Amino acid sequence: MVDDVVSEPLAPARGRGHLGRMTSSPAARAAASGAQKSGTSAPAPAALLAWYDRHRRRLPWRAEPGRQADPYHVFLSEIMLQQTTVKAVGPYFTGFLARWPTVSHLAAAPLEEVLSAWAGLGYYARARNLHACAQAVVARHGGRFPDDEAALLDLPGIGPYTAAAIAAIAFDLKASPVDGNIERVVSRLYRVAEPLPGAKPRIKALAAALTPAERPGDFAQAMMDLGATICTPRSPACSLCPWMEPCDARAAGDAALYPVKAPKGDKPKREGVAFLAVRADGAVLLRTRPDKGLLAKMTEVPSTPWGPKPEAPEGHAPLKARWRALPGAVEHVFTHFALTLKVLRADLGAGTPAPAGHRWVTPDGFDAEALPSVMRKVLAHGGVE
DNA sequence: GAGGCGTGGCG
DNA sequence: TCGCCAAGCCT
Repeated sequence: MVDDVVSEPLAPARGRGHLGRMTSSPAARAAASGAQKSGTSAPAPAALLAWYDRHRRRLPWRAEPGRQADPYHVFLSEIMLQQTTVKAVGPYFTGFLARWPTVSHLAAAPLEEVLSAWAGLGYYARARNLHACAQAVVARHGGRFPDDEAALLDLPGIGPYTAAAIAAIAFDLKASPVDGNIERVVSRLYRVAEPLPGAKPRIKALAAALTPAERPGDFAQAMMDLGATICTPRSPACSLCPWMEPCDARAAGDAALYPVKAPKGDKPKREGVAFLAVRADGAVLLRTRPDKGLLAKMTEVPSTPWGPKPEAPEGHAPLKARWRALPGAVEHVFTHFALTLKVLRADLGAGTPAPAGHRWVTPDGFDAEALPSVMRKVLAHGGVE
């Protein structure tokens, strides 16, 4: 029973929590409303599936209606879509599939090629795990993805969400993936007052209770499409929603307040100095970052360490040269800090050798490098590329 | 379990 | 302009 996982007392809530009273915090308001299932009925999977049959998005990794999706396509797209928009993933998905048409092809590829193909998409641990996962699928399962949620969960880079998504979408098993879309849909349906991330277990249980035995894969994708196109974060189009009737937040008129989230702290700033060495033939001095940590194994322009305070560049330059400060700086925001990078440039003779651990790369070789966006910015700032 | 881990777009 | 956000995972 769905109500088993909802702790708030049952109370009528129509007319309460109206947008007219917006003086308290979302958390306080949501808690004060204290109501559950003020919608007029239980959310029916059939209503959502009927909506999905008419309004489903056509996406490169999706099978035609009524057809089975290729597990490798589902896997590849799900990894790429982690914390990443559909639009950004599109060309990467197409490119990967063209270059590595099966999981066995991907497993056989050198990691460096996978990293350079992934460059620009972000969260590079995903690319390393993607590669490791492909190799594990070949080694453990003979090159076929297991049609079993627990076995999928055991693979590198596949967590609870992705295991459930592949099980449901590729194999039509009764599994309930919960991503940000589904968290939002469910938290509004039931007007979940507890803030994230604490509310995750409850939302997960609610989502599982909603999942039908028939067409669980379409149901999961329908939930995501609903969250992406109707039940959006800012201004949800409730009047177009197939679940308008049973939705508690719609009844209360405060859907945009959900999901409630715990307040987050300020983002710290870091600064550093990058050394852009340019040889007379146009080659730039690059190196590979360490195996672990931020941007692991990716290509970088040499720089001082990035710290809270600007560090003196002396002693960090990769080679002895006449370094000149370029005007301005490169700004880049990572997940957990904002970076300001000043750039020093030096122009060197064509025969200058690369110091140990470094290499000269001409601009026509940049595409073969695993250059993250922040480093592309540095190169562009220095007039290279 | 809280924090590390990218990037680009949008209101 | 800038904080928020997008199909999370790992440690």
